[in-house]
Amino acid sequence: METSSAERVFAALASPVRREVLRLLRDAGPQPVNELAAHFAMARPSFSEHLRVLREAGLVSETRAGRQRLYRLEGAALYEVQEWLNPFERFWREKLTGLRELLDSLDEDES
Amino acid sequence: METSSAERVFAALASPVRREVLRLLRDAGPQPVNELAAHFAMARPSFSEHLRVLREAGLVSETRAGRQRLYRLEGAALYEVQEWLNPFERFWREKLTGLRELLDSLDEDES
DNA sequence: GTGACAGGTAGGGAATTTCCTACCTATAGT
DNA sequence: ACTATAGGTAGGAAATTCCCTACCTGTCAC
Repeated sequence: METSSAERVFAALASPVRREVLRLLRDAGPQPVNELAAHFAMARPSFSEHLRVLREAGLVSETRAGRQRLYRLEGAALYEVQEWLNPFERFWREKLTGLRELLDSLDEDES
Repeated sequence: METSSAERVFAALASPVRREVLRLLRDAGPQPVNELAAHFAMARPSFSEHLRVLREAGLVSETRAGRQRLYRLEGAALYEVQEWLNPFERFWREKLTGLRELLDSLDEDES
């Protein structure tokens, strides 16, 4: 189903190639495979495999248009990462603002 | 070339075991290896390996205390994930309000 | 139809991951 | 010093990943 398990999403994001594909789709919008693949020095079948992983994670979707297939970024799957990350937020906030501000925020801004 | 920091972080997060370790450290605070390992049905050396991956990604740090080693969550590394994720935020916002925006744009097209 | 193009699938090999058992190191308590 | 405990390292098997070449499918143009 399209209920992309967080498991597959995190596994998909482990590859720099696949993260770069997501960035390209984010910055340049939906594109056919050819255009995406031009940025990578690997054989097309290898690239196809990366697209499959991204698709099965729900991170991208494909739309057939003639003999091209447009790939587009699907934000919902990335939102799962954001949701996983949210409960950790206070830990980098501690790091970035230091212990004193942490103690302050615990007094007034605990959420 | 040495593996970049974000690269190791994403690779570390690909394992459900390692994500669970981070959750445990987040919810129960710094703990010795024994206490963490109790939650996983695997041999200790295997678990040690997971800790090594987390350590090399900068996601946890260890403090020696007697013959125990306290592992603690390091938020700074997770912040790298948040920074990577931030530019994608508008894509899941679009998704969450997608239906309304779709209907709105259809109205504009037909007017 | 034939040919060219877009992009996928099949199968395989090298590298990596993940788990294991066996062994080593360091510290605490006696 | 001796023993038990905490936790790591060494080395290896099985599974997975990532890339390759070769081939197949579907669409467009002629």
